[in-house]
Order: sequence, then structure tokens, then C-alpha cells
Amino acid sequence: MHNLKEIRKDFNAFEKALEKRSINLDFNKLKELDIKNRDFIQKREALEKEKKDISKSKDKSLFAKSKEISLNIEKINEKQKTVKENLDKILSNIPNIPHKDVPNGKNENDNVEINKFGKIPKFDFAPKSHYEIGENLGMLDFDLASKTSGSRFVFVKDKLALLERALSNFMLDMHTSKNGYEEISPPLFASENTMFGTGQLPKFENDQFEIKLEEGSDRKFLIPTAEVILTNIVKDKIVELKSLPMRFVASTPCFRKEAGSYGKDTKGMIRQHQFYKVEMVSIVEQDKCFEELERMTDCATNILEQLELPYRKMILCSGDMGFSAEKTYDIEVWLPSENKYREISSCSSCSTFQAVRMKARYKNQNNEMLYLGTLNGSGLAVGRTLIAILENYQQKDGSITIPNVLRPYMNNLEKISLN
RNA sequence: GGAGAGAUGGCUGAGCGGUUGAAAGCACCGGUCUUGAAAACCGGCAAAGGGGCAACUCUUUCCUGGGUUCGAAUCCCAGUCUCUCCGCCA
Repeated sequence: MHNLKEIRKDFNAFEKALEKRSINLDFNKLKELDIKNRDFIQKREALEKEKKDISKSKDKSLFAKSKEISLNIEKINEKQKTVKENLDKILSNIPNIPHKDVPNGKNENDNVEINKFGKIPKFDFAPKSHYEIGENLGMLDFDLASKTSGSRFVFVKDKLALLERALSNFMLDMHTSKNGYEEISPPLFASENTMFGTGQLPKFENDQFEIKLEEGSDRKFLIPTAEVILTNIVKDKIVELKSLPMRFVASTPCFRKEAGSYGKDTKGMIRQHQFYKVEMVSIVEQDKCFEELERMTDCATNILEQLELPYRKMILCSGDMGFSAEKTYDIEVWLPSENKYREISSCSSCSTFQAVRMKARYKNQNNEMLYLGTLNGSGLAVGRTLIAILENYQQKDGSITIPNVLRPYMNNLEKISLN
């Protein structure tokens, strides 16, 4: 969320900065509400002062008047509240301002490649898709999942289940032992306020699974990513400077409705309602966001390099960036069956955008109160990594070679083949 | 599910109708002392919002939302969360 105080300093600059996002926003309305709001505040405070003085004086002859003032305050307060609500509503739906490095663009086609890694594998046979391979092995079962749960679910079985677990463990080990992240096993439920903090609410409610605990209880949601819960660790906090940066990693299931992606990736496990993801979150001083973003992205690509999977690093254009991000790198892994790169990680700096929503702050060297910078990145999406391994490591006979670094996590298994 | 206890500043913790934005301690910042550090001593130190070029000033805030009162951290009601005991249960 944007700080109204900052916006007010230069409305035009704010409007201009958001041009890249191509949102339709009534800036005049925003301006008008802000003025109205402050006007009401001034009126109310003047009355409050008057009332306070009477109370302090303890002059009984004025008590009746004080009562009258209270009624007046009430009226103005109602009006101010309504204006403020409208103001907040507009404000909470405005996305973050893209950083100047971010290329202008409409959609994913305008993303810009930064670099590439690895050799694209050549096959002397037609490479199969991950779901063919998995089904042939009898270790991916989509039919069973649709029977028990519906579409966009999968049963991962046997050695592929082991592989999935190995991937999670391998990634967690890397991030905790080499990259300085603290491992967290968090709740998978998030409160409404928590979802607001990272920007999933109010705008993207359609994508979230809501959980009903009991009639009339507070709203709860299944986390769409561990980012939500890890970032909110600092919600409502004033963090001590010496405890920065904070770095958290978690491997969790993620739940998404995937509304609006009907007909997209319907086959296979590219796009599911539920998937595992290893997520990194960094909480940093606000001026350290960009160096942290580079660091975090390196942590993600390093996993792919160790798994010897070919990838490319993209910088997202303004039109493809998430709501809370100011700058995002996507890591895309090579998928032979599709003959193209597909997203396997997304690392974003959110500047102070989430921190303002969460009221997450720290005091800098000069004892000034500042909002924190927050970053999140997948390190990596486990389901999609599984896919990438199936496809890139497939053999002619339908078996899968296990990447070297994963073997210690799989009882030194070297390949997965039909029993 | 039943019975209690609690929620106060960055943290711990007093206050239980009016000089309380809030004692005390810790932490933090500045100073004295020291070769330097530590200790000791002295001083400072809440946030949000509004007004002002600024110095500064005003308002709000003691879990949340209502209520009583001229006046609420303090009294009443509802809710949320936490803890203890009993029951049940992975």
C-alpha cells in the first residue's frame, strides 16, 4: 500500500509512476477524498479540544455544553469514517510502483531475458511430457485424483513421491546451510488481515480458498504461497536493526483456485490447486532491497544449477508483475516436451509496499522510524521441479535418471524405472 | 466441550474514574570515567494522524467494537486472542 503522505507531496509524479501499470484509477477522486478527509479531521479535532478543555476545567456549568459537543463530534466522525473507508478502499487496490529498471510491457511476451544457463538436452527420440512419463511409470495418477478430489489435483506415488520429498529436503538444506535462511514450518491458514498484509486481499479474493471454521468466526484462507505467512512474521512489529536482515524458508503446500485460467495447462501437473513450494522470504532495511533481490535470485538459480537443469532468467515487464512487486525476476526451466522455458521460480522485491500494509517497521541508524523492505522468491516450486526432472532426465526406455545431488536424499537411487 | 485467569510502550511489568502518554526495570541513544571496552554514574527515549516553511503545536491510541460519565487504561456489555485445570483427540 502506498503512503498517502508521500503521494500527497506530488500527486502528478505518483500518477505518472503508475502509468506503466496501466490501471484505470480516478486520481482526482483520490485527491478529493484526501482533502475531504483532512477537512473532517480538523473539524473534529477542534471540537475534541474544546471538550477536553471543559473536562479539564471541571466547571460544572459547562458540562451540558460538553455533552452537546459530543453529539457533534459523533456526526462529524461518521462522515470522516465513511470518507476514510472509501479512501482506504481505493488505496488498498493500487498496485506497487514498478522500479525504473522494469521494462514497459503488456504481458509475458514483453518480459526480457537476462541470461541463460545450461545445455538444452538433445534426445534421439521424441521426448515425452512429464504426465506421460509419470503415468507410464504408474507414479502419477490424475484419474485417481479427479475421482477423490476433482480436477487440477494429482496423486504422486512411490519413487516419484520420494523424489518430490527429496527435492524439498535438498532445497531446504541448501537454503538453511548455505544461504542463511531460517527454516520455518508455518501454519497453512492465514487470517484475513494477514492476507491483506501481503496483498492477496482485497483485490485477489477470487484466487483464494476460504476456510469456514465455524459460523460467525473470522475469515481464514488457505495460503496460496508461504510468502503470505512468512512475510507476516513481522506484521505490526518494530524490528530491531540488529536482527536485520531476516531470512526465512519454508516448504509448504500452496493452494490456488486458478480462477481465470480455464483451459490453461489443463493436462499434467503444471497448474494445480495444490502444490509444494519451497519459499524464501527476506526482511531487510528498505534501501537494501535490490542487493537482496539479486542475492535471493542467485539462491534460486543455484538450485537449478546443482540439479543441472537448463534455465533462463527473465526480468518481468510492468504488465506481468504481481500486485505487490516493484521488480521481479522469473526463472524459467527448460521443458523438452513443450520445447520452451516455463516458470519455476519468481523472485520479487516488494519495497515497502507490503510493510505499509502490515505496519512492519524498524528504526535505522539515525533512530528514524522506517518501513521494512520485504522480498519473496520461490526456491523452487517443487512440483514444477519434479516435472523438469522427469522431462529433462528421461531416457528412451521410459526411466528417469536421478540428478547426482538428489541421490543422497533417495537412498542412493540412481534411476527410477518401471518395476 | 466444561471451569477459571489474563491482554498496558521495542521487551518485562505497575496502575484499576480526573496533573497517567502512562511508575519501575531491561533494551536503545548521548555524555562522564577508561589507553580502548565493560562496569558505574548523569541525561534522553512511544506511535499514528492533523496544522505549520520551521521552531512548534493539536488530536487520537493502554486487545477490538459498543455503552455509562462532564471526564475511562481504570466501570458495564459483546467479541478476538493467550494461559491454567478437567474432558476429548492426532
